[in-house]
Amino acid sequence: MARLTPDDWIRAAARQMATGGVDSVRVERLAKELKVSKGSFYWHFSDRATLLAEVLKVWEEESTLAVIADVERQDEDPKLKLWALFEEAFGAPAEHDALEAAIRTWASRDDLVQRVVRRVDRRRLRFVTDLLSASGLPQAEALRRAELLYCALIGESVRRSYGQAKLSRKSLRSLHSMLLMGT
Amino acid sequence: MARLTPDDWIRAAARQMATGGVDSVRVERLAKELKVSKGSFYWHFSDRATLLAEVLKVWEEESTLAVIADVERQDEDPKLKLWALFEEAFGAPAEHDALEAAIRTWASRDDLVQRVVRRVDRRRLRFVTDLLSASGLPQAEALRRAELLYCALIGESVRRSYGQAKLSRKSLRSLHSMLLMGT
DNA sequence: GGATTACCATACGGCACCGTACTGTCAAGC
DNA sequence: GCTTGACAGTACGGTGCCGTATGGTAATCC
Repeated sequence: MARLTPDDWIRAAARQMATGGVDSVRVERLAKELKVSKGSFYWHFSDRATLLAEVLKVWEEESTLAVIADVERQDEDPKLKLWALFEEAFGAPAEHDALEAAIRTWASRDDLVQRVVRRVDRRRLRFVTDLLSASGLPQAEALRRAELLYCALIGESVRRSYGQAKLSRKSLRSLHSMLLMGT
Repeated sequence: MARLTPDDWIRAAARQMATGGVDSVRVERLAKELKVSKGSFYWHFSDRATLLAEVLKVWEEESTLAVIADVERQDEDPKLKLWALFEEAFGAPAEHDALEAAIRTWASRDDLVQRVVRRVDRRRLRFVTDLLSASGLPQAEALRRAELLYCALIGESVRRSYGQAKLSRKSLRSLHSMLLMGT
């Protein structure tokens, strides 16, 4: 019988959270899924809340950095970087999107989660703002457009979560040129 | 003791759904909230699922029509109508937004709900597309930009649901002119 | 005023879940 | 080989919820 690590529980919880929301992550269910009794769970974690906190922590650490690093490694031209961000962000795997969506609705009901999500938002927003201002937009306008882009990203991810088709490449190009209007 | 109507239950359920999500609307809880026993509930409804279905139905009927009617009653100029839509949609009361958010995440886990939400989306999208094409955009581009606007709307509403500040008026004006770029 | 109807209360069986207490099991280290 | 520690199993009490069954009450109709 393979032993489990805390990480196995965290990953399973994240998966469950992505498909069913926070409320659906139940320790007895996860135990059954991992073919183990919940006695094991309470060895690794003090309670359900700590498991959820761990999921959140891992998400905060991994969700943003990956994308930013990927984009940074791209071209020099900020406008092309912005395009790379589009492809990365608007083309994210459904599973990843679903987890984000679940965490956001979780955030609307839990102040601690809210703080984390806002921190993540700030970091990403800053990144996009810098990209836009490096493209030649004045700082204030760059921030405004970054906010709009970020809203669109969230909205798109929500739409996909209930089975809506991805935005077309043409739509993305439209958005790209609109955001860079005037540069 | 005032008797209750099915509508009282539906409204209470919608309120609960807005603040806690579908999973949090429990009949015993609602009963306690309405200061009534659940014997009453099962008089009016056959089960919990039908209550939820009623909430969805009411939402579908009321959510879209109100906004569209309001905007239609405005100016003649489609560009001004678009602006009116902005003020209406981006300035919606938090409670209304929260219900939509809850329904959207519900839709990601229930095919029937998904169908309803998509129907609503189509209707709204069509309205916005018509506004944009009446403003002088070619049909295809109008549709693309309408999609982008709609994503931004959803994203904004999600962000507000976890306490993010509204988009500034300047941001909205920025968006307005970007969407009408080239007309 | 007796019966009917509309609505609500009470009580119950059953399930899924939380968290705890206690009992195994198996490998590593001595 | 015995101990120990890391992990897993079993069993339990308690809670919150669903849906049902059955009984109560107040207004309404004849």
